[in-house]
Amino acid sequence: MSLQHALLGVLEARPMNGYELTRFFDAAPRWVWSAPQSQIYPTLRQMEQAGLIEGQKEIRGTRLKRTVYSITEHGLEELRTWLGTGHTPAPVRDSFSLQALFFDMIDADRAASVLKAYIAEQEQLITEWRAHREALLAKDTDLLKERLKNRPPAEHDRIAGLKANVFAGQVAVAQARVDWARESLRLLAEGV
Amino acid sequence: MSLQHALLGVLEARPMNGYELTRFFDAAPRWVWSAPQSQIYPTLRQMEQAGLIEGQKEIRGTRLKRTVYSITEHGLEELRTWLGTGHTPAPVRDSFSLQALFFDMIDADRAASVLKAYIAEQEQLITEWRAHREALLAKDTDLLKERLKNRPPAEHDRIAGLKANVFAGQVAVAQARVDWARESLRLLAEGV
DNA sequence: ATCTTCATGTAAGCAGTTACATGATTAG
DNA sequence: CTAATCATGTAACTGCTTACATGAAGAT
Repeated sequence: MSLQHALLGVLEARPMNGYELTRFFDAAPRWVWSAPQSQIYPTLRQMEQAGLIEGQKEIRGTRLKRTVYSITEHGLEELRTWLGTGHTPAPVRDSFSLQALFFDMIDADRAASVLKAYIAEQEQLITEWRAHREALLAKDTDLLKERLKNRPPAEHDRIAGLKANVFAGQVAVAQARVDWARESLRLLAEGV
Repeated sequence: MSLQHALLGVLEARPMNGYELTRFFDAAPRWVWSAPQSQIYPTLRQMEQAGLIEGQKEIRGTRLKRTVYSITEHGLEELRTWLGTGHTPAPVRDSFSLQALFFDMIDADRAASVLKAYIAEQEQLITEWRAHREALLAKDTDLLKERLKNRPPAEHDRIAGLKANVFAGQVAVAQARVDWARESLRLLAEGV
């Protein structure tokens, strides 16, 4: 269900076609939700059928060039309802922690190299999210600029602050993971 | 793929039947991986076909009573290989952060109530994981006791320490989420 | 000319969810 | 005698992954 709400949230900023949305959800500087191209196009058609979004077909000559989707009143309503509802938590399914749970079964140095790769990966995420947070605070992202056009200027700081705060949270969680992984490296080393 | 490795990791401690495994993966005091009953039985049969585990059928009279699965040499090998390998990180897909990203679209008090529910939920997890960590440190969980029977006593402290540490990590991450959520509540309130 | 970017699609398959179904054994 | 626990199964469906496929437009 969440991909639909993610798409609604993005389209609330401005209308986009499938290609733009694909780049956004597939992008290397990671967001909070990702989705492959093959999932986005069918989902957009589903959402149009459900009346959540509306597709504007652009024709060039005789051929379809692209379909630009915009959020409908119904879509906005659905998004706001979803945002205001507490949802049942996703079941715990943490494949890295699962791996770490059985590190006692392998050599300490092999476990250490897995942990180091994990640290590198989390630090990469931290870098990307931190940059995104800064950009949001400076109101310097494409999407936020578009979004603020439909909002009273008095609220701009608050909106940017709230969104930046989400990425501060992502950074904090990833940092907790890195700290834990470093502590684990120490534990593994002393046990040898 | 991870469910199979989770099952292998559990069965390495001692042989179990589908029902026991179901209770373990479905259990309220949450672990690091969960799975419903309907997924466990077919997966066990798949794994037996692949030679990762071996089912011992217990017959009572003419009827099948239960099938107790134990890990095979091949299963142990597969588990160790998986444990020693760095796996490509799962795509970022955080439905709560997605929700929080658009809190500016709804009333601050509705957003606050969603955050409060999130805090309660994370604190519940913290309680469960903290208890599990303590139990592991005290070598006082059913599974750990079984597992240690096949390990040299000199390593018992180290093994328990490593496993407990994983749950310390879960707690730390959940705590980071709670701290972030509390900070967000403050941000929402001051913006009004 | 050829390579990249723009733009959209399909199809097979796996993992996980929800729900239904059956029957034996054990405890109160 | 009845309810809870033990024990195993299936079937439909949704969400996501991997991979293949096509073609126009713009850049070098």
